Amino acid sequence: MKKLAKRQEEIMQALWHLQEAFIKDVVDALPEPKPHYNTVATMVKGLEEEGFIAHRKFGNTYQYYPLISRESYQKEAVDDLLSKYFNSSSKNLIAYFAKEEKINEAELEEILRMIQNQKPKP
Amino acid sequence: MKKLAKRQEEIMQALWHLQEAFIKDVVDALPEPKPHYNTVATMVKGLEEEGFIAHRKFGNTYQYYPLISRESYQKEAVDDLLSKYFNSSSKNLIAYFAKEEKINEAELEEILRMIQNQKPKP
DNA sequence: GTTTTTATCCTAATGGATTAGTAGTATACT
DNA sequence: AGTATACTACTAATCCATTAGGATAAAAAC
Repeated sequence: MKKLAKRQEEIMQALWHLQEAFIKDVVDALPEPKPHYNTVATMVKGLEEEGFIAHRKFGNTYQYYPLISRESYQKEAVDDLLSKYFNSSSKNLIAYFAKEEKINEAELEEILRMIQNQKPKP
Repeated sequence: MKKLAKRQEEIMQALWHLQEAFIKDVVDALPEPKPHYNTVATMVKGLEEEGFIAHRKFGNTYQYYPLISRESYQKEAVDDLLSKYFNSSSKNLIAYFAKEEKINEAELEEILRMIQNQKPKP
């Protein structure tokens, strides 16, 4: 999957959140300073050409919706980070969290319990 | 800290790995297809202007070295990912690993033990 | 000491993302 | 109907990263 450019990703985030939206809604969802309506329209059309989104016609206006899920793009982003900075090892990243104290014992135990609960499904 | 562009990051990765390097070494360290020597020289100079690296003079040639550490940039990258896709919560990311089975019980327990060992330091 | 090699410096060309203007068309309003 | 409004289509301008050429100078090779 092609990597999204910065502004493109911003627009996709808006669309993932809104699920479906007219250009106007996307503009509203973007942070200040909001780009021009036509700027967004151009980028949205580009995203459609690249296969990230599609549209439905409502009268004379288009409603856009994502074709690729936030989750699948999220996966790309995680894999990219892991490969660049953690030797492609999720364990290394978690160890980093531990070292930086971004996670504590209680939280880890909680997740451990989560794994143990989802395991028995034969 | 300003975010590195794609090629810039590639060059920084090479420099972090080499610790210090002449342009030639950087070119060698880059994956095929290697960019032109002068291309790399231009980018390296740009990185220097932006404060990411500096150089020492060796006779008539420059040896470059990183000013910002891999670790500090790594931190930015992690924070960026967390804020975009995990609601700025490291716990959410770890839970994602668990769900995607990118981490298992044994590994988590190992890290848990790591935390427990580093804790007692009064 | 002349030629060849290896550097840097400066600068222009390319390419892609982003921005936004103008034009055209359909609907809404009065 | 006639004017205002809201949207898409098309396209030009800008910005920034990237690429690499040509000029020049120092050092190495012969």
